[in-house]
Amino acid sequence: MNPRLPQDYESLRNLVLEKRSALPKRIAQIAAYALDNPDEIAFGTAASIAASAGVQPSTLIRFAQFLGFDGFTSLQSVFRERLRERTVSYEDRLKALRGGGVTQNRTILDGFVESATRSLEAVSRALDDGLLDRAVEVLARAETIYLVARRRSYPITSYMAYALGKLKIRYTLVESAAGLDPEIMSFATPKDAVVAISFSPYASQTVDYARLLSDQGVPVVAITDSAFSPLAQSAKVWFEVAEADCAGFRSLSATMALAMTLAVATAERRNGT
Amino acid sequence: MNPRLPQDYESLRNLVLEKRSALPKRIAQIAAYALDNPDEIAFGTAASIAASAGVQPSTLIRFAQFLGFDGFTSLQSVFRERLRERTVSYEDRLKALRGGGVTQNRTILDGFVESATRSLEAVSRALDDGLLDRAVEVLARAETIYLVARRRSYPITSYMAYALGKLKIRYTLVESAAGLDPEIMSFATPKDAVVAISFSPYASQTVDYARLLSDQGVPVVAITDSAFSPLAQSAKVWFEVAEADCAGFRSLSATMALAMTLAVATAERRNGT
DNA sequence: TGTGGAATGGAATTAATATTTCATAGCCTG
DNA sequence: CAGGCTATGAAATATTAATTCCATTCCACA
Repeated sequence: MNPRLPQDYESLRNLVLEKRSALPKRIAQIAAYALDNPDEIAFGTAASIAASAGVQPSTLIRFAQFLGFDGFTSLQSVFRERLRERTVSYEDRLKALRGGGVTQNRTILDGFVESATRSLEAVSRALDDGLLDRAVEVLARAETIYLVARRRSYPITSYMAYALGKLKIRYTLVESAAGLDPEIMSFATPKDAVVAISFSPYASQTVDYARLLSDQGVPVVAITDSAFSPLAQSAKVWFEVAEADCAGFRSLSATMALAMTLAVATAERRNGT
Repeated sequence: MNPRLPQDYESLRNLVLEKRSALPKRIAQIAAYALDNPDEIAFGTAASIAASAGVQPSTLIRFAQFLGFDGFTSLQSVFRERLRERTVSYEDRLKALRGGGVTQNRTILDGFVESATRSLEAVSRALDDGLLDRAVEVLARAETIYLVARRRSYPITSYMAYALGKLKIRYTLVESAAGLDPEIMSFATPKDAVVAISFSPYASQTVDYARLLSDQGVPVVAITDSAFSPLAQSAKVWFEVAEADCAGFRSLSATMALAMTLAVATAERRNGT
């Protein structure tokens, strides 16, 4: 038997990465698929894996042989071993975690993961369906959607902008650095709509812009963190999202999920699905 | 299909325990074996399992049919699912949340919440502590941190920029619309560091910039989604983050958590806490 | 102790899955 | 641009594994 033949997933992975540049196109395709979806390899059949990776079954066998295995079956067994062992190591990890054997950086990561998870749970539990429907209604009617947010909330609108573009929904991101925002907003009419996002301490610009647009008769959908938020006052529909925080930085996960929901739901609403 | 047919390992286990006393001798034997060695059932073949449990293959089939499955194969798939889903908890949570009678928009929201939760769980499980430590080490040493990302990944760097500013860590967001990026990057030296983020399909600019900076000797910390990502090649340290997607839009939650961890951990590292 | 019915073992059958083969397409090199 | 080589796709084949079937055994009850 070939002594270089990898017996465990880690060394197999390294072997693949090492040979990466020397792989033919289709083999590289299945290699990437394998490392990205190891569970699929462990359980699937040659045919099913090949289909979902978009190659022929024979390519899978060639991939295995390329690495020195004598066929798909023996390659697959490495992926299966990995799952068996993971059961153990995962439990070990948890044990270690309880024992306090974790690094400081890991603790920070876990903190962010936990606050994000908590926020997501909260938004899913607390969000009112009727509110969501009304907001989508407003956005679906709009000719152009104006996106207003600063500072912490800005990443949300920038991802919304990306999504709206993909969904072919016309939008304007109010973010000009050159002080031209007032002009841009002056184009907005009651036939458009605004998504304004701001959390305490409220960026004054966002609040001002939302009020300005609202006074122009443009309907505002706001996402904020409290009923007392100044944003709530100028909004036609507003959502209260409570984000947990970690190390002084609030998670954006829940707001992000809500924002993306608004984008996708608006698109679906328009397409009449 | 039989409605009592157990879909997951837990209910299958309960079903077996419940029927325990009514089982014929050989069936009982294989039942006990199955609950004691679930991994064997998941991976073995009917023949191999039968042999190590000391029964005939046909007994295995009878056991499966006794429980209402139509054959060994469908029984086995329950045992396989169990291994895939070390991430059971989030599904339970969501199942509990869905009380039925949900609107379409609510379904979209739940989809985003679910994919975000799944991504977070995956990153927490899969991320290697050593890798994290090394990345933080690199960033902590840097005089200026350059942030490079486009399109989908851009919101991540924009939140990182916000956080780094708050933490008083010097950074430069490479995002100039005026085509001045090359000049900005030419200021970077090996004493600085880069955080580059890109997911498939990789924005070519991000990849090019990362390579350019790496060639200048600036250490690159990359966040990407596959070992085959072109970003991985120019990176000194790189993270693989698998984000689940919903309606064609990938969650950013896991990447966001990791990015914030890098920011905060770097600050703590510098402050010597 | 004989008889009927369920349980079991083992081999035959059928289904599935992996592997091989071969024809063709793409690509580099002279 | 030709010739040879490698890579790829598709289908045929071989292998392996699941399922079925039938003969036999075991056990309860008369």
